Amino acid sequence: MTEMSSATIADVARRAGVSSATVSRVINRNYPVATSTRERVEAAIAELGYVVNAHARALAGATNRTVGIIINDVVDPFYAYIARGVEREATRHGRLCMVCCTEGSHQQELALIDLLHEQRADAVILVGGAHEDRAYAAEVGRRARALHAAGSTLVLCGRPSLGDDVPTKVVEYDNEGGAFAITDYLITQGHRRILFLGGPSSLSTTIARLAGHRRALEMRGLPQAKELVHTGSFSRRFGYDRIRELLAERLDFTAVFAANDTVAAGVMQALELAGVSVPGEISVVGYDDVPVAQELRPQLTTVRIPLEEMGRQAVRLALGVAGEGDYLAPVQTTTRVGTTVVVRDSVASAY
Amino acid sequence: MTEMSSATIADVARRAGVSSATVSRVINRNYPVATSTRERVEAAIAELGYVVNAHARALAGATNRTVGIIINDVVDPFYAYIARGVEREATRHGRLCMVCCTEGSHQQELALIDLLHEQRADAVILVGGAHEDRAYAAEVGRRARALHAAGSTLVLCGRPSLGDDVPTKVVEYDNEGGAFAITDYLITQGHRRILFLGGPSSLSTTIARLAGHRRALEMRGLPQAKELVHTGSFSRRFGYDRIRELLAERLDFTAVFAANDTVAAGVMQALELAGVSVPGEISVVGYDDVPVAQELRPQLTTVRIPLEEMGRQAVRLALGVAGEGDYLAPVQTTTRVGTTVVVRDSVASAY
DNA sequence: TTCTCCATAGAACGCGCTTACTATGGCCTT
DNA sequence: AAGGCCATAGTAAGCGCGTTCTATGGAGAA
Repeated sequence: MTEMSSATIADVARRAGVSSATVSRVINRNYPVATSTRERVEAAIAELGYVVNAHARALAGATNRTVGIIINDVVDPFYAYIARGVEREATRHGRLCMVCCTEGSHQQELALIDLLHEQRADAVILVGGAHEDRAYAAEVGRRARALHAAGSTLVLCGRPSLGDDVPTKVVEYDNEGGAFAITDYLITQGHRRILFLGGPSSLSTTIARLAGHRRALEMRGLPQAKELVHTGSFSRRFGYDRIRELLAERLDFTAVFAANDTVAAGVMQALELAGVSVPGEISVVGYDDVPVAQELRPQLTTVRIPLEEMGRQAVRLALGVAGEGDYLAPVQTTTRVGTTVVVRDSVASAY
Repeated sequence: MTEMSSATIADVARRAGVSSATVSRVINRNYPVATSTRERVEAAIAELGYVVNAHARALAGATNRTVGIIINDVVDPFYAYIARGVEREATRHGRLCMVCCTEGSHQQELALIDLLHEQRADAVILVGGAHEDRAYAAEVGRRARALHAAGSTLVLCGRPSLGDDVPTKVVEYDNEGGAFAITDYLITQGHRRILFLGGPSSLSTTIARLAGHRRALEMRGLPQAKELVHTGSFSRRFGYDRIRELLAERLDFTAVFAANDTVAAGVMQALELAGVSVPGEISVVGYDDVPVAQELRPQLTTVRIPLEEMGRQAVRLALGVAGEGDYLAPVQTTTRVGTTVVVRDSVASAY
């Protein structure tokens, strides 16, 4: 009774008394079909509950209309906002979006690139900073080439290029500049001993933020104290624990530059628990401007990254199309979005 | 020079000096192949950078190994956690996950179900409450049948069943029970005038939460004051604005039951601004237990929903497989997960 | 030695759709 | 009135892979 296999284009054709080619034309509207015929076909489609088979369609040549995005974790707002940008822009261009998570595993990441390649995605977007690792970079490069050879594109979103000989497109944001700016802001508020806290030390993101931080210090002629730099992870837990330790050690500092907002949240919680007032005694700044920055009390001064826009740019770049307000779409392989300091309530003058 | 079309199985076969059938067997390991032959084939695959074509594979019969999930917004933690569960469980079963967002549009939602059907997803998971709307429900039902006829499954996650004659599977959570429990908790703390705030009035989620709230009131013999129920939306803005209005009107209440944590965040902000102490003067509770609940000060007492687990259940149900610790996997069509009250610091005794 | 039986490998078909290329009327030109 | 042209519709060749059925050679059995 129940037909487990759905109707095919041939079934529709038979029912409408036409050839399968005609049905295809009715569906794709890419060839003239008499109105009466069209109506007959449409009726047959409705009666049979026919739904095109995207695989057969993709096989037969029409592009697959799919983009893939690979992130660490959907729940992390940093990635979620980028994913939203990708999803929206993909939809805007009639593409479906496949979201995959690596949970931070390189192995998984490489496997996912392959999987997306198998699916013949129009583009695969790799999001987030990369760890320094020659072998790993080589693997990514190999896949970028494979994708390229197949007519697809690997887009690096928020991580540095793999070199000019690797066919990728890149969406960058000004990591170093943002860190420079917010550090400078802290310095102009009179802070001299600024603690840099968090971020895996081998991650490109951390490296860039730390570089910007150091450049600001240097420019203002401030010393780069080793004991004031504590890389680690991007977790709240890290911020919380490390601050507690440092407080116990009675380390001298008047401000904390947390490597991201999540770490800053941990920092603020530890400070609150220790009875240290923010920004009265200690000033705190973060990076990313994810929602938690506005939930914290005091609200967090941080660096804003146009995350959603980065996601959108990534698919535009990959698809080679123009944005909504863009005048023209030069075929570019890299774009860079700016970062801005958002001043809120977590910094006070040190004077 | 550059080959824009990737290598096919035939290319590999030619290069390895075997037939395409043999290559297929090497790849799928489902048929004996002599070691020497296998090595030759594997070498050819590596040299050519060959990647299977998932479409051809799907067309040729092997299942597509893909599940789709339709949510409102990736950035909203409520959905993000469910999506994470779906993504993880799908990966665990070798499936790729396609995430689509509706931005709250019914139209878009229906279109996405169709799109996922076209992709021949093993399952389509529809997440979040549904608005009462006969025509819309009928449309969803039609698609559920189409999917079913094609051997796929529509899973309703966090919304009521469409009736026994519609072939869907359902993952519920105890919306009514959680609302009942937290209202009762408020009552046992001495609160008599509890404001119910937020949630679209025609949404199944709101309806269930309000029902649980009312049942608790009734059970304790408390009056159901009309002026204490203000449905609206699930936004922070709504919570903020409405509380400000109500405060201005000098409405009498000692506790607020926000329809979700986001609304509660708005409520707390408005209260803070008005100089009303929480929980000293007014107690506040929310629903969902998303991360913001722990960022608020005081930390929010709320109802916890095992969101990620719901996502996992949804794919298990759809795929008809057992969970990690499950003894057996009876072929069921509906599961229900419980909700629990999480007591934190936003409620004080009214005495 | 001859026949049988595995272990392998190949040939070929079909999955459902797109798309040249081909075929067929009817209507317009001259 | 005859030749053409245009609007439609049909035919059929793949797209890349899995799979069934068939073929082949060598080892073991008798």
